[in-house]
Amino acid sequence: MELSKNFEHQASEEKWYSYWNERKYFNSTPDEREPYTIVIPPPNVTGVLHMGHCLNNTIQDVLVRRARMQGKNACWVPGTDHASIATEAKVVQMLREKGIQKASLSRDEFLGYAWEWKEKYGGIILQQLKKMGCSLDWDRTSFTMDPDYYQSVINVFVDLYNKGYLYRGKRMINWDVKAKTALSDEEVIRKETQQKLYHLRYKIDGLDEHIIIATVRPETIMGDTAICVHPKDERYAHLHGKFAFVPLINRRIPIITDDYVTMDFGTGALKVTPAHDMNDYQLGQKHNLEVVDIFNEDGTLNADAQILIGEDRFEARKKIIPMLEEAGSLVKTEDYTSEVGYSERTDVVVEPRLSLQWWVDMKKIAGPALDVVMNDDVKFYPAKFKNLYRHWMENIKDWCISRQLWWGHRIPAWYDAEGNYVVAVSHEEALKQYETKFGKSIAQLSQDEDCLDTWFSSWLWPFEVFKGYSNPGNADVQYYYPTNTLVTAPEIIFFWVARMIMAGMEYQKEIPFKEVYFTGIVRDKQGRKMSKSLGNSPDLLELIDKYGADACRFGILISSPAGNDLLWDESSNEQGRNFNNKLWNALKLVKMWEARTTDNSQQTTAESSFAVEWFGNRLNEAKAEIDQLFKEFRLSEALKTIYSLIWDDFCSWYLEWVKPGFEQPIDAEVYAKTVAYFEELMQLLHPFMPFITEEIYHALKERAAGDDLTIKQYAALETADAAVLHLATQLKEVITALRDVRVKNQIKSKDPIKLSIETADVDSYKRIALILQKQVNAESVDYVTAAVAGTISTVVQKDKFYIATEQAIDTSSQKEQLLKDLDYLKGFLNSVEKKLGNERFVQNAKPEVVEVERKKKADAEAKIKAIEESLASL
RNA sequence: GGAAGCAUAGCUCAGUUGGUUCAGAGCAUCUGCCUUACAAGCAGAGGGUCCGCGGUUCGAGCCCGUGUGCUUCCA
Repeated sequence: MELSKNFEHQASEEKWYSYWNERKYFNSTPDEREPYTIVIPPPNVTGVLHMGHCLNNTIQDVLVRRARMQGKNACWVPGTDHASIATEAKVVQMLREKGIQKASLSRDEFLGYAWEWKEKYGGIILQQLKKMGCSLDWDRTSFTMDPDYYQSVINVFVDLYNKGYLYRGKRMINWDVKAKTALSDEEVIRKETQQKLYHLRYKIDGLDEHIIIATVRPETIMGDTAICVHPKDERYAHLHGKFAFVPLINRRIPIITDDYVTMDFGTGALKVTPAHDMNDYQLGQKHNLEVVDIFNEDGTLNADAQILIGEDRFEARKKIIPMLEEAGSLVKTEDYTSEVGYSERTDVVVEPRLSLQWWVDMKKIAGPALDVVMNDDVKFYPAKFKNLYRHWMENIKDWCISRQLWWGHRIPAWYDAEGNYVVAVSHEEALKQYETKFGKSIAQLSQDEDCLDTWFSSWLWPFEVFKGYSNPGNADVQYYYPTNTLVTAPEIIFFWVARMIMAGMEYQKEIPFKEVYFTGIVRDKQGRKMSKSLGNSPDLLELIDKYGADACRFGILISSPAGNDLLWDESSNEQGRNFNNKLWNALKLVKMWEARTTDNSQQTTAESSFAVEWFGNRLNEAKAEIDQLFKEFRLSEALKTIYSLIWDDFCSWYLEWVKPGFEQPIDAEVYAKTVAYFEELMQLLHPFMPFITEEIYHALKERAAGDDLTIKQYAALETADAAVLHLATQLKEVITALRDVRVKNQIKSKDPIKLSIETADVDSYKRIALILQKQVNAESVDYVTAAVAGTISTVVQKDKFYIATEQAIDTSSQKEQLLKDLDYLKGFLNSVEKKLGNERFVQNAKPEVVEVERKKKADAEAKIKAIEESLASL
């Protein structure tokens, strides 16, 4: 087979992904093996792949592929969530393009369009995951609005209501005036915003005096129901208990005191608008203030405002300033910057608003979810996130689950004309309950118009993808649940992790996953979070096209330290592509030897036997390291270890050591070993870079049907021979030192040298001499017991090397180097001797530590002796 | 205003109960090489007051205190 110059990733990716899929390698059904399960954190159905997904899903694929190769029954469940707000926004936009107003449609008509949109455009992201090589069980693809799933969400709502965990309450919420929906705190983005601080004068009742307040929202003064000052503020002490008049509308409001007020901010006097500010609302509750709501749900002013009725809130702000000025109420205006909340979805300024919503009483359900994390039943990687989790759980706030949207799970609450309600899974059931509850029958109840927060469905994900709630105790859920690992971003810790644990404990009486691995956040080179609005997020599909999926997977993982944010740069993909190239060239080299194997090449056997012995041991050593790194979720380090094992140990050392001379044959056994090592390396690398490794695996040898790397099982770990590893390290050190001598003395690599070695351990050198000779291009190697005159000398560890060459010798550079080494060693020896001379050290330190120091001393002395002798012979 | 995290080479980061030659890796840089697998490469090299200060200890990059700087989360 003729190999192409470079690895051709496009063709390979298409070929292997469909090959694996056709053979159902990614599909899982329960059997007697140990399961390894990951449920994908369901991406938004409107989503497209970005770098965050790339990181997150590469990690999941690495874990799943490795588990599959370790003999576990690996199952990775794909799917999407319905993303109420985002999807509804997309559908509304699509309708607008068609010239259709959402308001002109019935709920059913709208949902018809929404499903049409979902079928056509939704879930693109799942197709994109295939491009990345993700080994998901596609037969298990789930969606949070699948019929069974939908019903489960409704049933859970009814169940929680019946348990008394839900309530309906008027509460201050974040209101999106554009989407006309409530937002959770997490959906509000705070941004530094340039504003103006207006100082306004309020007339005091019964005194010829004013009080001046400072506000950034002058359009809300019509909702003012008090002015608040600090009780210890001397400036206002005489006004306690008095009343003031709101400018323009002359409402009479009390002046109250509360130490909530910051005395040195603004004027120290705060206008209190309970209907339109979170803190004011709490203040209002505490002081029993009237609540005057002056806004409609779209952010325009209503009749209670008395003036500027029908104006938008920001228009009203512009218009009220001249009115206040004219009334003599505006004292001054100053620039002011503060954080303002914006809707994550529509980017409009969030309006605090009082609204009747459904809530989950989190204190009733959260308890067990804190314990299982704190006692490590659910292990967090990195563990530092336990703190964050505990803090949030201990200060948990109730969860507003209503959304004023149509796309989603419609709240199963049913109302009569007076607003009496029952909660039931169906209209029919609701009518029955109504009769029982209110003692009268009714023909018609109307269902709540709102739907549920998307998270209220995705918190069931870890078990409901196996129908663990809709079909309790079925074979799948028994086998796969609890799942093994959840891989997610730390910003999701409250949305998913905490609530999934709560739902798991509530409905399966078991944790949903044993481990949670938090990835970092992908940032650009300048440390900015990647986002659509900044435009600093690269198009992943283009990157895959350009560099290949393997290179992209490599690029994102190599720059991803465990649990820390990563500054991603396209150059890391280049490193991945270069690595592909390296692998491909190694393949080309090995394939070149294939036709030239021979059974009786004594030369290559003798030369290569140490190389073959060493690499087998090196492989065992590395496998143990990699195993440990995986246990600690240090995937980036594991990849680095494999990268260096392949590039440095295999390509730079091993292949060079066993490489036959130009057009020379290679021993068949050495060749077979080399292919076997190459295979093992591909197997180690496969979870990270599945395509090229499968390609090379098949290119190395003809394979029987079903002999594919994706499902090839890892061999058991074997221990490495430390003595062999040590000798190889010594060999590498000597080769490097001698090459350095060549560079420093400008001896061309083509020019042969004669090498003499002065060592106490000739036997060891005899094992590696042939390799050494080849690697430093020495025409002869011999062993001496004294300095050889007229040579260049160098010292490695305790051994001395004499290099004879045709060339004239300039001893100055080697002298310089030897003196430098000597200087360092003497300093080192000095510090060791000082330590050993310190009685307290010898008494207090552990005996083995003292012993190590003694050995250091002896080693240093031996080296110093060798260098001094070398210097003397110059 | 409350809380947490981070600070090690030009850049991004490792450094696992304080003790092997501990001051490391990758990338970048410099020097020399088109050596029949690979210039997307090979060989070699240079580069750091481990943020400042103080403490604990025989011994601190690591532990404690403090200052400074940066980041994030929550008000």
